[in-house]
Formats: sequence, structure tokens, C-alpha cells
Amino acid sequence: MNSVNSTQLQPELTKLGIRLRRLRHQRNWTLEALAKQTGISEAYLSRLEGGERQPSLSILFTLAGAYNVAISSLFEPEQTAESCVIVRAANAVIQEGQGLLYTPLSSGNRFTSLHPMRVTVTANRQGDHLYQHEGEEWLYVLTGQLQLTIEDEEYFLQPGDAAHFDGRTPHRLSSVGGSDVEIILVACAPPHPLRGSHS
Amino acid sequence: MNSVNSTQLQPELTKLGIRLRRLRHQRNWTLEALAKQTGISEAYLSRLEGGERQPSLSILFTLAGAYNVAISSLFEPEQTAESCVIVRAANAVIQEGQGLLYTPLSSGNRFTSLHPMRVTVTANRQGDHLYQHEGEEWLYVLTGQLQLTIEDEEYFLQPGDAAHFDGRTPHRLSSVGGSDVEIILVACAPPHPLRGSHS
DNA sequence: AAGATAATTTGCCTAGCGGTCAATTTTTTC
DNA sequence: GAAAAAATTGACCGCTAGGCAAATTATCTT
Repeated sequence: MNSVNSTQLQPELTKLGIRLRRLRHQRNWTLEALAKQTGISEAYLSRLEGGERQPSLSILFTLAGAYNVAISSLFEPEQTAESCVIVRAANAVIQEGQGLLYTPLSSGNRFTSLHPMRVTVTANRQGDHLYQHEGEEWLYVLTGQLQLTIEDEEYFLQPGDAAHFDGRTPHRLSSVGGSDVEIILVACAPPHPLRGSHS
Repeated sequence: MNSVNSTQLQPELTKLGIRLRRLRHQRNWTLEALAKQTGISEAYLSRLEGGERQPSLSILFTLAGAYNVAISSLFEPEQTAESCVIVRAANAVIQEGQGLLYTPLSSGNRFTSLHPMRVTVTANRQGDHLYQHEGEEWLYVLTGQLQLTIEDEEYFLQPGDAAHFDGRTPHRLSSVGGSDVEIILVACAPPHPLRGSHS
């Protein structure tokens, strides 16, 4: 009665194995070389890379050390190595949400982490809602005067000013001075954002 | 003769335990509740959080599932929850490197992932060097005309255009049209960059 | 093509640790 | 204070992580 496999385990093990093997091949190492370096037997390494064994953390730490990568990187979703996405000012697609005007500055999900956009905070809009999300956020004021509220702190930003803050602390944007504010906003989301929490 | 502990294991286990406990407390869950939900015994959970046991991957996957977080996040360095960093245009600190002029737009390392900067590509500079680094890169042209070379592809960007690419593919910036180019550049580095590889 | 050598995989085994139950201790509540 | 809830610990077992050595497959050499 092991209800363990809510996230099916085997495919994850296979993926892990593949990543490990790729790391090794990238370095042109043989199983023997790796075994000698880490003190782990060739046989076991082979089984790991085949996804036939479930490595203990100590093994994972050792391997991550040998490859000089973070353990977490062994579990991160594959980077789609799409080379480049260009978004032209001419083709801007403006979206509306919560009284703000958005223009995504990258076509979405080919890259995982960065989510850049151009945002227009319309004049006299009073930001009612406090935003809160995983990851970091950074913004840069192009034109206008921005009022940035972080939790209970207030900042006033001029064109050329930048702000960098933790997305988890409640924040809000509004314009001051009676004219629209144009900003560049870049969010950086972790690979697997925490969605609505608890039961 | 287990040469496993190159990266000392025990402290990592402790850290992991602390993270797990924090996740549980954040949700106001009791060991019993978590045990019931996951099918893992309270006793064992307690030991895990105390760092006294080395969880198997299947256990980790189950827990990550219960908390709805990525497994990798269990191994990532603590996010320093510093709330906000403001950089004023007035206080810009200009640095020079490789023929480019940099202005960091966030004061460094309090946040891990995002590294925003304003870059001036001086006129007629010929980007000789091809850059290559971990993580993603995104840029936005403020003024001037930029020539962006990604591997063997060439792109010409006008003010307002944006580009998003994988930092690992070799890339280079240069100016065209005989005038300086001002851009916003945001790099997104993974927590633990791969430093110089292999032996 | 066939030896020879390097590289990986597989059969088989077991020590040790992951994981549980039940009892004990600590913390909270009223 | 007692009583209930939450967390920890002792003692134990089964399973599997991981090693050894033989077998297989891939890579050279000539």
C-alpha cells in the first residue's frame, strides 16, 4: 500500500539517467573514469544512467560534485535550446489586464525563466490590487512617473530608474503626475511555480 | 572506503530537512496530516525533517508533489527575501568591459537570478568576441540600431525591438549606422553556473 | 574479417539503510 | 493542573542500493 507514485516515478528516473549520461558524454568521460573519480562502481553507474536504479542522495551529491553542477539542475526541465526569438516593435500585440496594458516582449514559452514585457500604466489608474507571485521581478521606467508600492513601502521612480524586488512581497504599480507611465518589466519565474497552495 | 563525501553530505541533509519542515509549517500542516496525505509514516517524516535520514527519490517526489513544488527547488540555495532594490538613473555607475559600457541596473547579488543592465554599444565597434554563458539573455533596444549575431544568424534591431535567446549559443553585439546603441539587457543565470568544465 | 582492447551491460548476491509500528516524550489547550 | 495533540525515539525488518566479476557489445588495428 504505497501511494507513493502520485508523480509517476519511473519516467523521472529515466529522465535523470539520461541527463547523467549526457553530462558524462559531454565531458567525454568513460564509466571507468567516472567510477575511479567518484568511487562508485561502473556497474552501478551504468544502471543509473539506464534508469534502473534509484540513486541515493549521497550518490547524487557525489555525481553533481564530479560534474560540478548543482543538484537541482539534475531535476530541472530540459532547456529548450531554441536559439533566438525576436519581437519587433512594429508587431506589438497589446493585451489588457487589471487596468494595465501589456505587450509581451518575447514569444512565451520557448524559454522558461524570463518573461519580459512592456507595460503601460494608464494615468490616474489607482492600483487597487496587490500582486504576489513566485520569482523575482525587475522594472525600468521609460517615460512618466511611477509609484511603486512594495508591501508598505512607497517608491517614486523617474525615467531611467529601475527597481528589483522579490515577487512574493505584495506589490502594486500606479502612475503619478497625470500621464501614462511606460515601463519595461521582466519577471523571472522558477521552473515550476507554486500554484495555489494547500488543501 | 567510500570516498563519497566530497561535498559533505550531512549538512546538506540538514538543510533539506529544514526546507521540508518550513514547507510544512508554511501550510500549517501537522505530521499526521502530511503522513495521511502521502502515505509516509509520521515517524519517518519527523526523522527526515531532522536530517536523520536520507530520503529516497521516490519519497522526495511524493513530498514535492504534496507541497506542489519542483524537486529542484528543494535543493536550491535559499532565496534572500530582501524586499526591494532601487537604482536611480542619477546614480548610474558606468563600467567598461570588452569595448562595451555597462550600467548595472540592480545592486548585484541580493537577488540570485536576474542581472539587468544598461549597455552602450559604441559606434563602429566591431564585436570581435563571441559570448557564451549559461542561462537566458534578453535585450531591448532603446536607441540606435543594433546588429545581433547569434551563432551564424544575423539580426538587425530597431528601437523598441526585443530579442530573447539562449546564452549558451555564441552571440555578439555591434552597432550599425554610425551611432551608439543603447540597450537594456537582462541576463538570467541559473543558481549554480557550470564553471570551467572537465578535467 | 578476425583478433585484440576498450566500454558497457547483466547475473547474482548481501550489507546496510529506508521506512514502519508502537511506546515515550514534549508541546499545546482549556 | 489534566487531557489531547503533536513530535520524537527505540527497536526492528525487508528491500534495494550498490559491488564484484563474468558476459556482452562496441571500437580499433592490421
